[in-house]
Formats: sequence, structure tokens, C-alpha cells
Amino acid sequence: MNQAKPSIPIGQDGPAEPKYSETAVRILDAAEGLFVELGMAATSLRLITQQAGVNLAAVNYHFRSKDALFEAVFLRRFGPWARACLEELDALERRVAGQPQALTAEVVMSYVRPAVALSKDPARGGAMFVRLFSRVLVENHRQLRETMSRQYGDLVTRYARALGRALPGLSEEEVEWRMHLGFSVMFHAFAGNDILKVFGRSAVSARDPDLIVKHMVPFVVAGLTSPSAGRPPGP
Amino acid sequence: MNQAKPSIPIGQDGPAEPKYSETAVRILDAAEGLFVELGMAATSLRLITQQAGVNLAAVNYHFRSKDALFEAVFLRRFGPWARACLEELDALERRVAGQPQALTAEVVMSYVRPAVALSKDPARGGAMFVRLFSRVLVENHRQLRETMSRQYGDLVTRYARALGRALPGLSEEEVEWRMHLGFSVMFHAFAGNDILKVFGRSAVSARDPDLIVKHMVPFVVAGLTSPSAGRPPGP
DNA sequence: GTATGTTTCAAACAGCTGTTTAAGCCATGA
DNA sequence: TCATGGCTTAAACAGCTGTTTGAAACATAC
Repeated sequence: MNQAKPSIPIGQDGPAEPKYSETAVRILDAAEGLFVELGMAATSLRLITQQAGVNLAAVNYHFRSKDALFEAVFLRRFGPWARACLEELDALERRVAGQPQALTAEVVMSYVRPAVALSKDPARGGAMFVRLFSRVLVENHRQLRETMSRQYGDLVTRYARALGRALPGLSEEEVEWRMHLGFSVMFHAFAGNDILKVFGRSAVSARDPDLIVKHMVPFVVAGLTSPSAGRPPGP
Repeated sequence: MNQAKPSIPIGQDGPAEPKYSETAVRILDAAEGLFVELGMAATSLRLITQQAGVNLAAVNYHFRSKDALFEAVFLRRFGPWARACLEELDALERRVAGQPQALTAEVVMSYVRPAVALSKDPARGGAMFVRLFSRVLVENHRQLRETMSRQYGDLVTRYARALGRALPGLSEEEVEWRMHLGFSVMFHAFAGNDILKVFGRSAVSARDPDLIVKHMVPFVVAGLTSPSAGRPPGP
């Protein structure tokens, strides 16, 4: 078994997003922008339908409720992104099938590449989606969170496995912590969640994905591979 | 001039928080918890006053409006924290006045120490405040942001200066980026903004500040001091 | 005692919220 | 031609929103 196979099928034929009518798409697009800008609670259906140029009742007709709309807005973007990540992980496992362990930088890039591709693709929401994701993170939408952990929980497991192999000198607990910290940096860097900007004093507020990657990847890799309590760092 | 003096006075006699009446404090406490849990938009004044056990009109009497209440909730916690950070920076500059440069870990700890102290002090809101802060970060409250940059903008400048001295081999741009990334990790780690938890698959959701520091500080220091484009890392 | 200024209270204000209803439109297929 | 089913529409629903009002309760000072 030297050819790694995806352990979950969503990389190939997983839960696909439903096909939406033109009206539904207009609603989704308008809602996406407003949710990002104002948040779920502060965005009214009247604002959405007005901006989308559709009737108010269309939301409850095409989607069941405001909550369901929000879930649809999120999952429409999240599905393709998750699939891209899984493809990257598959490719990574295939690449390092013969090698004893993957390189940390490769694991990092398997997350970064889909994020960059997403940020640069306006058709998939562009940088908007990551900001929407951080809304989901801070506001806590119970139902959406359940959907996520049910359908995509294994994604994290696979990243953990890959990172654990790349950092063989670390305990399981330490790998978990570093993964947590590393993904936090990557996620919030892409989302533009910069505390310094709250003070109006951040010069790096530029949202250029390539620039983000250039500075972020070395930072994260250094953090992930730093020596552990006196032990030497992994290669 | 070997004895560093604070460049801004707020460490000693800066903008102090107003003294609040008992009713006002009850409102602030209730609002704080609800803002953290539900967000500003989803928290109604009736919910706040009900939980505080005061009359509805008390909010508009003691604070001018809901917006002003939110600002008061935030600034009540932020003021003491900012002052603690400035004291740490003063102490750091005094400590390294003779040395050519500060150690990166010391700069990191000058931010971490007040954060830990805050997290452990229920009288000052405990871990609640950092979560409230991340609400401010994601929702963008224009007026509050202006207040922050006006009153506390220099705080970031001083951290940047300290970090720049600790990393003499790096360009100004690179220092800015690393500060941005480093503070992002620290902030979001304390706030508990863990993307992995969205997938229900995070083992490190524990909010113990000491445990956070134990794993986070080495990670951040490694990221900050990592070699720059072929150059060796600073000492 | 009265007068003064501060704080509380119940009630009402106009406006917005998500959702539902029933009538109408319009293309499809028989 | 008529009927069917998908979709849109304006209107109304009950309920909640932040804020204001004027009267009542309160403590303090004279």
C-alpha cells in the first residue's frame, strides 16, 4: 500500500452544493457581502432583497429561513474550498508515500495553496469568504458548526496526521498545539483579522495574498519546527 | 539619557475610566457578558436590563445610547490593560537601557504578562475581555476604533520600536509583518479563536492561560526570530 | 418642614424584524 | 384551450427594536 488513498470520499464525490436558480444566486451574493460587512444579526432580509433586486418573500421561498440562508451562503463557498484542501492532502500523501516523512513546509503549503487560489478567484467569493469564515468563528452558529464537524471533521484529522508525520520528535499534545497556533496565524492573516489595525497603526493591512504568503509561511514553519523543550528540531 | 522615560503619559495619569454608580456597573456587567456571547447587534437593551435587574430606561439615562454603552463596556476593560502594557514596556526599556538590544522573548512577554494577569483576574473581566476584544475586531465599530487609535495608537508604535531593536537584522517592512503575525497568534490564542474548534476537532480548546503561554511563546519567538531570506537570525 | 437635584419607573413612541398569506404571473405540456 | 406547477408579488401579521416621556420615589441641603 504505497499509494495513499483519500480516507473520505468528499474529495471526489462528496456533498455537492445544490444548483441554485438565478434569483437564489442573486440573494446569495447580496447576503454574502452584507453578512461579511455587517454580520448576521445586523443584516436584515429587507436589506438583502433590496440589494439583490428581488422580492422580500423570495428568501423564505428559495431558502427556508434567514438561518438557512446564512448556512447556504457559507456552505456554497466552503464546499469547494474543503475539496481543494483534500486534493492537496491527497497529492501530498502520494508525493511522500516513499519518504519516511513529509516536510513541514509542504503541509503548510497544502493549506495555503487553496487559500490563495480562493482569495484570487472572484467567482468563488474571493477574499470575501475567509472574512465570512471568521464571522462564523466569532459569532457561534450552532447548527452550522454541527454541519461542519459532521461533514468535514475528518479534514482536521488528516492535517493533524500529516503534521504529526512531519514533526516526529514532538509529542501528540505538542503537535496539536502547534497545529492550533499555526492554523490560527494562517487563517487570521488571510481573513485580515489584524489587531494592530484597530489602533489605526498597521502598515501591513495590504490584502495581497502573495505578500501574505511570502511573510507568513516562513513565520509559521519556524514556529512549527521550533525545538521542543531541549530537543533538537525536526528536519 | 540611560533612564528611559515613557513617551506618553497614559501609563501614569492617562484617560481614566469614569466612576460608575451601582446601577451603571450592573448594566456594564450584564452587557459585557451578553455582548461577548451574542454580539452587539443581537443583544437587546431589554435583555441587558432584565439580566441586570434594572429598569429599561436606565441604560439611556446612565449611558447615552446603546452605542455609547458598548463603548463604555469595552473601554472599562481596555484602559487598565493598556496601562499594564505600557508599564511593562517602560520596565523593559529600563532593563535594556545599557544593553545594545532587547531580547525578542522579553518583548513578547511584555505583551503576554498583562494578558495572563488579565485572564486570571475576574474583577477585571477575566478571559471575557479578550473575547470582547475579538468582537470589536471582527465587527467594526467605527467610533470605538477612532477612540482607540486616538488614545492608544502610540502603544503599537512602542511595541514596534521594541521589536525593531530586538530584530536588528530585519528590514522595517519585515519587522512590521512579523509583529502583525506575532500579535495575531497571541491575541487569537488568548481569545480562543480556534478555527479547528469549528470542526469540533480541537483538543486544545482548554482556556488555561498558563498552558497557552507555555506553548505559544516558543512558537511566536521562533516565528519572530526566524532567518530572513538567507540572513542568520538575530541573537 | 420645604425645596432641590438625582435616580427610578411604567408606559408609550415610531419603526423595523422574520415570516406568512393569498392572489397573480407565466411558461410548460396535454 | 385549459390545466398544471414553479415563481413572483404586495400586503399583512405579530413581535421586537432603541429611545423618549412625564410622573413618581428618593436622598440631600437648607
